[in-house]
Amino acid sequence: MIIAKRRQRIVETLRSVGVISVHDLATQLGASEATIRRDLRSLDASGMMRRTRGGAVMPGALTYEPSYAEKAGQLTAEKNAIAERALELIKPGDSIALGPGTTTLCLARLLPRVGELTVVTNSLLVAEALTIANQIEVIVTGGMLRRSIHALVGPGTEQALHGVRLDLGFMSGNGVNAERGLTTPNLLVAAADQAIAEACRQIVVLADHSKLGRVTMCQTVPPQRIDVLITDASPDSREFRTLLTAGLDIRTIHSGS
Amino acid sequence: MIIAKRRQRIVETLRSVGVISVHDLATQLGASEATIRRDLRSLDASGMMRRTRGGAVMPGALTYEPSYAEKAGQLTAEKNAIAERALELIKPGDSIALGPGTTTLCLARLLPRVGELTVVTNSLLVAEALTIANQIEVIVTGGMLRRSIHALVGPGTEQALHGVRLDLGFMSGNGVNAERGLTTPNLLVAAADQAIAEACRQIVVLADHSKLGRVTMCQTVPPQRIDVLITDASPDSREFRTLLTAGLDIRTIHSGS
DNA sequence: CGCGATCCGATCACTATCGGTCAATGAATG
DNA sequence: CATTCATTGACCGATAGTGATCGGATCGCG
Repeated sequence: MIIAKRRQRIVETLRSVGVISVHDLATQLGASEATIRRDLRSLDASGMMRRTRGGAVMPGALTYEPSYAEKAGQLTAEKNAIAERALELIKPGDSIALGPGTTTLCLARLLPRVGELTVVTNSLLVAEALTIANQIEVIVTGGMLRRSIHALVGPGTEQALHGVRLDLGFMSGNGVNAERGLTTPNLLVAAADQAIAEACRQIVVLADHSKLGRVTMCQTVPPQRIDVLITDASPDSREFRTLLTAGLDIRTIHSGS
Repeated sequence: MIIAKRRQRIVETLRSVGVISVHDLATQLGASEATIRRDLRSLDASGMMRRTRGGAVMPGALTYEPSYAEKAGQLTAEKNAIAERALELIKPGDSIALGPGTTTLCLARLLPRVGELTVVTNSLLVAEALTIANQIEVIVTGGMLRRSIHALVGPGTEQALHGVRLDLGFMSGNGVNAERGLTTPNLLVAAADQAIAEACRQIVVLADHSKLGRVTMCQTVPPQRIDVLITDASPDSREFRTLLTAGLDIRTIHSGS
């Protein structure tokens, strides 16, 4: 058995079953476990699969993919604090939009406190979170499901938002900087975010410190359209001051507005 | 059993049943409870699920709302069997519609087996369940969130379905009888169901025995438009024969078509 | 409020797995 | 034919995962 062939078989097997152990592979391919380990190490390094103790997994198959969940678990305290701060901007009776993202999801979970509200969202998780809030009218835009962010994008989303007018929009993204505003790496997601932004009179951007100063491919909201930026970054940080001098209304989780 | 595989199985199990105890998992996976606890702690930390005393729950799944969860817990085996039967009607490449309901949700969980598919749905739970199926293009209709069934209804839903044409529609309801067809007690839900039915070339109704013969307020699909009815009711029952003489193509979970 | 039952986290001994090293094999090359 | 080099499998110390056990926390019940 030639080396390339064996590795190809490993990838094929992994693709079909999602996860496999070193022992099984060794038996199945008639090689020693040491060899399989070497193969797996190499394949892992080249990004063909992910190595785990005792075997390997194929990310993206039916297996559990920690990507989104991991992100959701990170900086939870900060995100909650940002959401608390955002909540102060919302009055009973408002109609608001919530974009996709873990921080907006945190905010959604706090919304029942406000009372009567109308919420428009393209995030399945936000909608699901608001299922328990009887006083909130929830409207979901249609669209194609984008798995990585559990949200709806595409022409359906934009059409659903066309002609709608809301008081406040709460959005997140992958980066905020003074020059480009809010940016996101994906075109479809960006288009959906833009549609949300257009439907809202005022726009509030929620961004933890890891996003401040970062720039990714597509602009979703230009800096001059960001009415309020809520973040947990330190007011002393360079990015913070750059944004401040750009004229943004920044609010932190620490002190008053 | 390697770690990755065990944890994957835990997540899969949890995704399909919503709640599970440490003891059950240990028995089912042949591991000690200590190991399962460690797994759950890790999965909880990464946000894959939420840990509870004695077990774990899947957030965003049916577990939150007791009323819906209760319904979902009932007749699970029967509903799964009905879903398996329905799966036989689907070919790779088909475009299908899935209405709200616990039985259609069961079907959604089986769809990854088929391969490439386009699925249109107004059920948040169906959409969420299909998040893991990479080969399936999922399109969600927009609309107002109806909490009790975790689905979207209203003008937005109808508009999104207008002009769409699909191969197969899988629908459920609160009652099926020979005279009135598929019926549901709520006007908004009925309108959404009608819109789905109109968009589909063929309609398959999934109904467990508790729904057979029942009639509720609004008709969603007239009997002559029901192409296939899949049920777990006994072919000897009165309702079954009434429907049969009405000319419906009925398939049961027990025998061949 | 007290009680028994259950569940949890921490600890510890045991085992499986891992990475590294090294010798053996075999193909390619001069 | 001798040499070189890549690959392989075996061995070994290090380490991570496992299961049993125990004290303490929590829950449900009367």
